[in-house]
Amino acid sequence: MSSNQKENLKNKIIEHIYDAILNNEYKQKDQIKEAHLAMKLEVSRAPIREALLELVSLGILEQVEKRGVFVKDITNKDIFNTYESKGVIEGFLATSFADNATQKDMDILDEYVKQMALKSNDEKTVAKIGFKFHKHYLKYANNEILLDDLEKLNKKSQLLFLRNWSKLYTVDEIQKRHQKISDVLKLRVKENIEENIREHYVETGTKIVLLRA
Amino acid sequence: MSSNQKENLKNKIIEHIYDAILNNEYKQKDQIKEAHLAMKLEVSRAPIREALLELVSLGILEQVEKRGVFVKDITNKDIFNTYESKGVIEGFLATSFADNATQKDMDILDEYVKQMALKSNDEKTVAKIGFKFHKHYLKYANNEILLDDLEKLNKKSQLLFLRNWSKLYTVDEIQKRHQKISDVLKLRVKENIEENIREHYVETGTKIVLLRA
DNA sequence: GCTATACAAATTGTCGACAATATAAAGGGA
DNA sequence: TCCCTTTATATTGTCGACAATTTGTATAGC
Repeated sequence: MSSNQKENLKNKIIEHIYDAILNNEYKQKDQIKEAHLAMKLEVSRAPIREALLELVSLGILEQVEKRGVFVKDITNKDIFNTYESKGVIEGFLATSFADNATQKDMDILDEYVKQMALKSNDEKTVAKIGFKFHKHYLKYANNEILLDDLEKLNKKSQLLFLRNWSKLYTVDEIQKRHQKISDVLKLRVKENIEENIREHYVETGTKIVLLRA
Repeated sequence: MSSNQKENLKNKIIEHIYDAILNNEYKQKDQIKEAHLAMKLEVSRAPIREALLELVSLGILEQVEKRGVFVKDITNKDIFNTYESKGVIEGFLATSFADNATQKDMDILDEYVKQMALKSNDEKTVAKIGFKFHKHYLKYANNEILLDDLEKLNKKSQLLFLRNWSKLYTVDEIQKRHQKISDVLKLRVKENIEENIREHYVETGTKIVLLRA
């Protein structure tokens, strides 16, 4: 994993903050103080500031002018909106699959769905397969802007997802959910594809919100 | 206009670069050199770097690690994708109007359409009314993430739009295009609203691409 | 004349320090 | 005791300088 980390401080710092949030070292609404972090990581404040700005633009942190950068307070609405957004963007991008997919593409998707059901899988493995699955039906997507937005949403939703992940779905449910997408992709009806993927994500967003209650 | 500019250097610098690109002082693929700009604006490189990073995240500039920041080379595909993205996101957000709009909301939209047709209007006035029109049917949109993405796309497309603007549509065409949206909004059928707004933007994107050829 | 290597110049990346501003603490009057 | 003002402290914003890296130029070898 550490191999593809780019050899500059900013990216290392971004990774550090990202992990720290995941590990609850920073809580919501906590201020991330530049000087403190700089001392801890033994770097100057310059690369810290750049890392913070990038995470602000990702929507993970929040900047208040002249006051500081804070860990974003994630509301239920945020969570729902994040998944709704993923559904809208990925739903649209996935329609390109209908025009371009080969039989082999279809087979690969089913193969992934099968792999998800293996009893020997642990959670992380299933997550990885799921990631590949989604990525595969986006292979013909031709809009880098939306692909980029989707990438940002993925990073963001990971922070939400990885916490509640194990409680969300059973292996069986996961498989069914993805089989459904695979099936609708095979029919190559764009409207249905888009609707289905939106539902797929809205369902997850709703469920995470309920889990928090 | 200069009143609501926030009183920090970063935002002023962002405005400056934005304008400079609009006025063709920077051409595509030009490198923006920090030291040079710092000298010209009589500030240090620190706020320059922050401004550049923000414009990179907006997709207006492009960063190459250890080499510099460049004015993004805008291809026809970029233009089309930008407008396609606007259509997808705004199209979805607009569907909330179907659920919540009052009769007065509908009237306001029609009023804007009427105003667009006034012979006394110059280009900028029509553009402003158009902006208000779109904003009004987004008033019930409830997804800040997508609204934020849309905002970024607007900033980006302005750079494309303002150049070719006068050649794009006649006043009559503009009015008809927006009347069509207003009409479909009145029917409150979400699928039609979404489809219509997507077409609205794809049409413009396609047209700008053709104008460049 | 062409390519490869070594050197010089320019540019970004990082640093530590100072300035401006906002938050917290202390003091003083009612 | 409470509220307002003043002072002190902490934090972000900005600066100029140095380090690391890349790009451009000149030179040597063939």
